[in-house]
Amino acid sequence: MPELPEVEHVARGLRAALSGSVVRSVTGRFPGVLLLGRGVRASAASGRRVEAVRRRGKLLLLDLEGDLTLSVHLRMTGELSLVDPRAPLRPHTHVLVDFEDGRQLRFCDPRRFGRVELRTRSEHENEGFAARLGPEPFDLDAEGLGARLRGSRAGLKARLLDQGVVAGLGNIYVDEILHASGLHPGRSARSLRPGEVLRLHAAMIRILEDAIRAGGSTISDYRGLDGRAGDYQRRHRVFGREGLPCPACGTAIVKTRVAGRGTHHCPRCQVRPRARRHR
DNA sequence: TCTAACCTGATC
DNA sequence: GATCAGGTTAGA
Repeated sequence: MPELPEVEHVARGLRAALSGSVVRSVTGRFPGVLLLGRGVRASAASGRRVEAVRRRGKLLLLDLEGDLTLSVHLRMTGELSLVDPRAPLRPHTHVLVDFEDGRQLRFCDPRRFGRVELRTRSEHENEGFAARLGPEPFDLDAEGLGARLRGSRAGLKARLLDQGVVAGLGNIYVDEILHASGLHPGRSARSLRPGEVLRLHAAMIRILEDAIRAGGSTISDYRGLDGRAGDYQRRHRVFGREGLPCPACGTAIVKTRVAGRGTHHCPRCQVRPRARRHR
């Protein structure tokens, strides 16, 4: 479930709680959920201090001293909690990180799509998923966003969901951003006029910032480190609101399938322009 | 560029 | 029993 705002919220909680803590052990409890880099054993993390907690797109990164990075991708149903190790284990808890001070970080994920990876910093940054990520939304200006959207003939929503175009957007926030900017999810990404790109960029920044401030959106599974739900779902204007009135114009929100994903839009605020004839 | 697949659980 | 789900990717 979690997209940029939810991962950012978890990262801030971890940063406050774990900076300077020393790892005692990393334990995988189900094969394939904890992945190790070339020549890296789980025991390599033991005794290493947490130097930094970062977020990159939807990836959560714990930099450990001595050139190791522990990365967490929550995918759809992954969840982290920081608890007393004596607390009862919830079902589907697949990775444990014990700290010298006695606390335990737990990765729980019923669907097992999520991953925890322990790699050298350079392997993490230069290979695999992290290496293919596009820029952070907050590092892009409108012109940069427009240029990246033009890179293929894919539809606008598909392009925004592509983590190589811009990192961190997912199904919820793309629907919300497109509604706020009055753009139809299925129109061609390369057809945007400069004014439309400006609106899109402004909506992206504003909505992500507001959602971070609200602690993210909880649809069903997402919880912060402390187990608390997010609050931004109460401010969704289209996502999960099929058949309900558009807050801007009152027209019923429509749900369709775009880019293979359930997609919500307002048929009045987000009109697909007639394709312009190419000359 | 699209679909199916990876998984479990919730809901219809 | 069938369908759907906040993500990503290997294949057609």
